[in-house]
Amino acid sequence: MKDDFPAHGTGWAAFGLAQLGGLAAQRFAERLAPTGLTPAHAGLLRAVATDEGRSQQAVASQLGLLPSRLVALVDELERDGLVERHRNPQDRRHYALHLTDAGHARMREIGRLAMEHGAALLAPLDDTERVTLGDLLARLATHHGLAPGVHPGYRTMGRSDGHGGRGQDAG
Amino acid sequence: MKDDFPAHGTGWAAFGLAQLGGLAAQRFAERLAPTGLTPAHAGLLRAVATDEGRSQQAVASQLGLLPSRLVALVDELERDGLVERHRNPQDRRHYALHLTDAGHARMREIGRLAMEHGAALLAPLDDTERVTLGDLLARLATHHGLAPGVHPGYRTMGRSDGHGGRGQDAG
DNA sequence: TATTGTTATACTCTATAACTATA
DNA sequence: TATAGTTATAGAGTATAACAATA
Repeated sequence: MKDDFPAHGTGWAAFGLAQLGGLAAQRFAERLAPTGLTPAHAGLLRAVATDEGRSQQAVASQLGLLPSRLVALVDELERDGLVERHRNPQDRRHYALHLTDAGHARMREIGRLAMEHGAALLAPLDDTERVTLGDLLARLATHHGLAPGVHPGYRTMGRSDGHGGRGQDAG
Repeated sequence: MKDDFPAHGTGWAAFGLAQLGGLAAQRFAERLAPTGLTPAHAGLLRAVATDEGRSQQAVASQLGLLPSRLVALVDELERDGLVERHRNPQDRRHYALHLTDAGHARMREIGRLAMEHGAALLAPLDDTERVTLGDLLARLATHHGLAPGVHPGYRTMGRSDGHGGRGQDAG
């Protein structure tokens, strides 16, 4: 038990955040699995629903993912009948992304799953504590410039550092 | 702005957790990058340091990663001169894992990086709020059975669900 | 020539399983 | 036969870049 890397102190909360965040992401993915969607699909679906009619590039830019990756995700959502591409007659290079009725229904379903997920994850906290946690997290998110509804896991465009892969995730 | 997927309510804190956790993991990986280590290396190094002399299987089991993956990680740490494999004379199938002096020094360096990381991540919170956040996170971690120092991202053995990949991570 | 979207390709990471050696 | 460790291989996931269509 050499204490080269103390588990307590300033560093702990940051690691706890990564730990719980990893758990939250994992559990949410599991809840989503039966729908045949990944968290990336859900995030994209939500981004489209939030502001329908945008181009693929606009959505890719918002979510911070590569155009080539977005194409694959949209292909899959379109194949499932949740999203449609409409050519823009003004500029035929653009596709306007829209949700189908089934897409909206799926969004409501995902909303339900997210609520159940949140309830299970935060089970040990009472209402006051949940508000406190939510407030602290919101302040951190704002400080670090995290856009609402955009998970850093979508990071794929404009790498700032110099390496492609990302190893595992812990921290 | 259809409100199919409301950003507020019970689900928000869970998503915020995933969001901040993703950011924390990402930022920590960036801080670690100059050392040539990934978060997985750091986690393994810490696991070895915490209880030296254990077998690879024991460590793999603790961290929840596949033996084949652990071999590669140990290979790399050994190549960097941070870890050594010592054959167990009692049962020559086992290797006992130990940190070298350089390994201990590297652990102290990682500890410093983790502290800087935590300070930067939690910058907008005062001391009281950091304690509050740390306490709430610790209670969640305990409730969900997260082992100290073990990131869920190491999950690779004994998948409970039926699918190999894991999509992106959001939640 | 610049931009949107797409396809092709390569690369990394992860998972499965076969293999060696010890017991 | 069972176990620790290793190697080999295949499969996802992701990134880079070349490409076609439109402007």
